[in-house]
Amino acid sequence: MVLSNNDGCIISRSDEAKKLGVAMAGPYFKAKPLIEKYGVATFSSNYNLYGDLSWRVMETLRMLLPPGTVEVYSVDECFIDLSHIKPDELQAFAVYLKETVEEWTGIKVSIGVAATKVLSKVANRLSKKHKEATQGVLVLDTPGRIQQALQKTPVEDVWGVGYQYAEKLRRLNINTAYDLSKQDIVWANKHLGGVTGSRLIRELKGIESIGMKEELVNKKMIATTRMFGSPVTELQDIREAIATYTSRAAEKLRRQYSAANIINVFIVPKEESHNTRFRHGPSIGSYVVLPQASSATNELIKPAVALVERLYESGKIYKKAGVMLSGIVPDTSIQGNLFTPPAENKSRLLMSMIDNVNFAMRDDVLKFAASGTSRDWKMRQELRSPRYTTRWDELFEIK
DNA sequence: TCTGGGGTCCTAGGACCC
DNA sequence: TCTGGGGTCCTAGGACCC
Repeated sequence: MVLSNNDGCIISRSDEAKKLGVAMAGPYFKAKPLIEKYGVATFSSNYNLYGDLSWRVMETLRMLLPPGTVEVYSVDECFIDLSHIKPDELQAFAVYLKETVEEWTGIKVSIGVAATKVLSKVANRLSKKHKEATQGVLVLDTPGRIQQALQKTPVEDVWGVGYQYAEKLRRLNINTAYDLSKQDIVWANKHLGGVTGSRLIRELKGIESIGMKEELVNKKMIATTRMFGSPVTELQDIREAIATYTSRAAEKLRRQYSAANIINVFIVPKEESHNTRFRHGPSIGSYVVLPQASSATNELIKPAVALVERLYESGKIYKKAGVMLSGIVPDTSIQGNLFTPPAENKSRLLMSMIDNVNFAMRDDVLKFAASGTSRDWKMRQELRSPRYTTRWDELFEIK
């Protein structure tokens, strides 16, 4: 089982853990008795390791497919455009992809093939659920197979149907993906949030409405937010946390050669009364519009820290804070530097040096003093597995 | 007594995803 | 005692324009 940041929630379970009844996205501490009783192996999340293995899998697929046909959707999922494969060869080709990925990376994948993204997600879910019967590959290529698959899919398991819509659909006696696919577009426009809902219905009917996305589209918003490892009361600690998160967000910004116009800072006080159902307390936030778009950490830290000083109230206990950058534009300072005197390029040069050193040496070797050194507020990560594939000193050992 | 119509742009917030 | 983080897209409604 894998835990979320701060060892808070359960975010991934093996089949065995599922069978024991460990709840998805449930709090770790509640499942602890069960976990200890059955000796379930539990790990803090390890983004270095997952990121590297994810890259290996995606790179394998990119090597096996024409350029531009692999859309990475998340760390463990991608969409592949298979329009270059003849319909009667889809099954064999999907099996070939699956076997090659497994052979080259050791990672098992499941594959669903269909006419639209939503239907391929339906297929993928069933291929994973019935591994023995499908061998991890399911192609929905006839009306009969599609109908059967839709009938076996509860409506809340359809991609794009979340908690709210599921409740509503159940009330309307729409219980399976098949029931939903029978609704018309006008109905979807009215009951399922307009454009999004009608797209979903069309996709279920096999009409492509959610296209493949270009890879490497720049982010429109960049956020770094964290729970504190333990509650924080001191302004100094919160300032350091905000400076650290700003540095991280600015790094992400520079990685896509962008600059931000707007910086948003928020802090979340601990909830007074803990009622039956968990929820965050309201977050206290504010933003500033910068006089000029920037990607320089020092230029972003200053307004961010000023903001949090305004938001902070002494005597309150805080459990989370975050920084969000938006109003994102291409970083013109990169182009402009040809014509500006070296002095004005100083912070840009400084930033790329810091990025290079931190990339080579890891773990924030170079950072701004505002980020502090003690980091009492740092998140918990007590059960992290070694970063086998990205750190020499954590290499897998065989005795 | 009677007070239009048709736009644009922006923001907040809701819904969803993994 | 202890409940994640980082995104996207869309809509409603307010402010403003002529």
